[in-house]
Amino acid sequence: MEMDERKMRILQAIIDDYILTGVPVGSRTISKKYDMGLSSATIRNEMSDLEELGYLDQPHVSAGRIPSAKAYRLYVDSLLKAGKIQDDRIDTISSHFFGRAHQMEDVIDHAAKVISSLTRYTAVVLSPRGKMPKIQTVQLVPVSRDAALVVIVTDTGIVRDSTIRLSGDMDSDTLYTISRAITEALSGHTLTESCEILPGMISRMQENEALLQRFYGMLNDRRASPRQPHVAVGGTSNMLSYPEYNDVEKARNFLSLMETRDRLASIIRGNGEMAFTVRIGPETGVPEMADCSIVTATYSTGGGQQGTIGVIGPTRMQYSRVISILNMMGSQLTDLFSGGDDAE
Amino acid sequence: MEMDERKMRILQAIIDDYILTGVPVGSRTISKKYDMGLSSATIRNEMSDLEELGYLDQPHVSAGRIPSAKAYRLYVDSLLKAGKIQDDRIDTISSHFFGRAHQMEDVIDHAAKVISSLTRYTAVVLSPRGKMPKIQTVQLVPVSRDAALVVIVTDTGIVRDSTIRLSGDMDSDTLYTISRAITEALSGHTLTESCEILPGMISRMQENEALLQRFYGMLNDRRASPRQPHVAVGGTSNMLSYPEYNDVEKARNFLSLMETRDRLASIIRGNGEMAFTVRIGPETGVPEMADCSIVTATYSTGGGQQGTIGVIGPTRMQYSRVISILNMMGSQLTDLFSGGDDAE
DNA sequence: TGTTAGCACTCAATTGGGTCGAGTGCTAAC
DNA sequence: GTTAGCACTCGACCCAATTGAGTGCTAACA
Repeated sequence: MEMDERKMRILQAIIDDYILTGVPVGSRTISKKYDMGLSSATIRNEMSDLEELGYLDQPHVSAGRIPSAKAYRLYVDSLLKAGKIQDDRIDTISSHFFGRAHQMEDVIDHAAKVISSLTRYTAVVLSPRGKMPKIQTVQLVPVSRDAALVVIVTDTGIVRDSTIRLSGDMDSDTLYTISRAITEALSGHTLTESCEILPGMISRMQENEALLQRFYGMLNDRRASPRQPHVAVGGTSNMLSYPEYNDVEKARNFLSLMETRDRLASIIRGNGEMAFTVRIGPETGVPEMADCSIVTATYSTGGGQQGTIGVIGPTRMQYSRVISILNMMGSQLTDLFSGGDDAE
Repeated sequence: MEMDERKMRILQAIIDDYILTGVPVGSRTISKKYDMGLSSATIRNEMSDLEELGYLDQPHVSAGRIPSAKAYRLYVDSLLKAGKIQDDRIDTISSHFFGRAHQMEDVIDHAAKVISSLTRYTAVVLSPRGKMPKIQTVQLVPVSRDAALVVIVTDTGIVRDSTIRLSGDMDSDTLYTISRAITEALSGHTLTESCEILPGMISRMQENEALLQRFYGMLNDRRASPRQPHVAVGGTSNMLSYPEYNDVEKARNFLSLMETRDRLASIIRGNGEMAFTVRIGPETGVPEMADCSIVTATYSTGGGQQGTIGVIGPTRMQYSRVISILNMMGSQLTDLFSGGDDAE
């Protein structure tokens, strides 16, 4: 037995209906609501075939059928191939998004909120990461008599700062001179390279050894434990609107997964850094998400780093809508981060 | 009729039992489990009195009694007055907390996580705020050919940064000179004052008018819309463990409240900035939290700003435990933020 | 006068049977 | 190959009966 055009149409109708209603769909529903010109009995025969082929599941004998993960896979693939996905009027909604200049983390948080409210599912946004950033400028800014703020500007436009303690009295000018020297030495190098360069520099500049030593220590710390990426989550409560999560125990598991950010990040990030993925049910590889699907897209920054945006919803999610929203948002974020430098 | 010592003891037992089990407690339970040397009948009489006094509620006639908000209030007040609250071995647990230097926001996030896992309730931590910070140093750091990062160091040790666009070619030295001039002019002034000072300065320094104008614009933006405080939430999923939230609809409302951070912040912050508050049930003033209690404490930073930490749980929460954990965490955070400047 | 035992009463929760209805599979007719 | 018809299945829903925890009241007791 094989998949023919008619089976395909019927399967499509079943998936559509199930996405809409969330209850098992029967043969009568299909023959009536989606006028196929076939009686329920015929549909039944076809459904029976589709079940045998693994596209449908039956919760129990006297209930309708529900689409299997395999069916969703087929559905999504054909959606993607056919390029059926248009943007509706979504972009107009999102334009209000870019009002003011923000910190990157604010943008990410906001993006998660926007995506979740547009999709009515749970949204996850990961901050960019990728190749090692190269140092562009280093500057020490006096904070108090005995502490200075270290500002490191990298080519990805991302700025990291932390304070270090100063030993002797150092005025602003001295700090500036040292900053220039450090910048000169490290500019164009990655963090790791810098850690190799610095020791030589320290021995050359005896006067400021103590300060440089502290700076080196800080850099080394940073290298050893890079700041974990920011993970923004929005709309976790949306999941509870779906009957799939009427079971409190299930909901709790889901929520506590959403709370362990590092695990969540690795799930969303998946294996590769593919531009676009749809993982359905078991494909997620996460037992807690056996009846969830994850759709992800990526965005990139000017510096060539990549971030990920994702939507988590029930397997019967509105794939085409979600996919187009993620597409839209991905390109918006890419524009924002690589376009105007002052937006960062 | 009045509250006597015996009624008090019985009420205490009822509260303890209800906190433990979460189900209405009957007279037999009290007379058996907590040996008072009284029969259930006597307890019943007393309970009836306590109900009349407003300390107990009865869900329906043939069920046991549950403590009213008034009862919890009495309970908490006596707890606080008696100073019964010891720290158990909590501080040892928390010591692993301060491993490395963090950004403030990381510390806050982590604190929320630690509190929620210690209490098994939902924890909220608000970043400090308070009197207007005074500018200490302003420094422009070159980021690219046509953009600079503005670093403003304030006396609260909190650093804010955003980038501005440069007009002409400006090398690092020029930027430094300008920075010194700005610092000189603004040092010791608040943001608002600075916005009044700057126009005069701009007219005096014709050459860099464009840059200063942009700087002024940025400062003004900041003043008009101060960066909203960071709100960290931990353990939202914990709430679902309690039978009070077995109702999915209720749980969803709660969760979506946890997601609207600004509303949450104002709830937690309450009216005043009291060092310590316990709000029980209706006292929270939030309809969604009619059967929740909120316990908050504050911590302070060196700069005299105050932050808030809070725990949200069912009204039958383990008050004494929660209170001591918040006490402990509040002082730890105060130490951290006002002690070592390099931890910020 | 306060305490207790006993008893009737209440009412949510549970249990179990009965009905309903959506849905299937099969067969026979078209 | 398609359809109509029918028997059958099984979860969902409804309803009545039962159970049991708990109360309030009364009368007896110390």
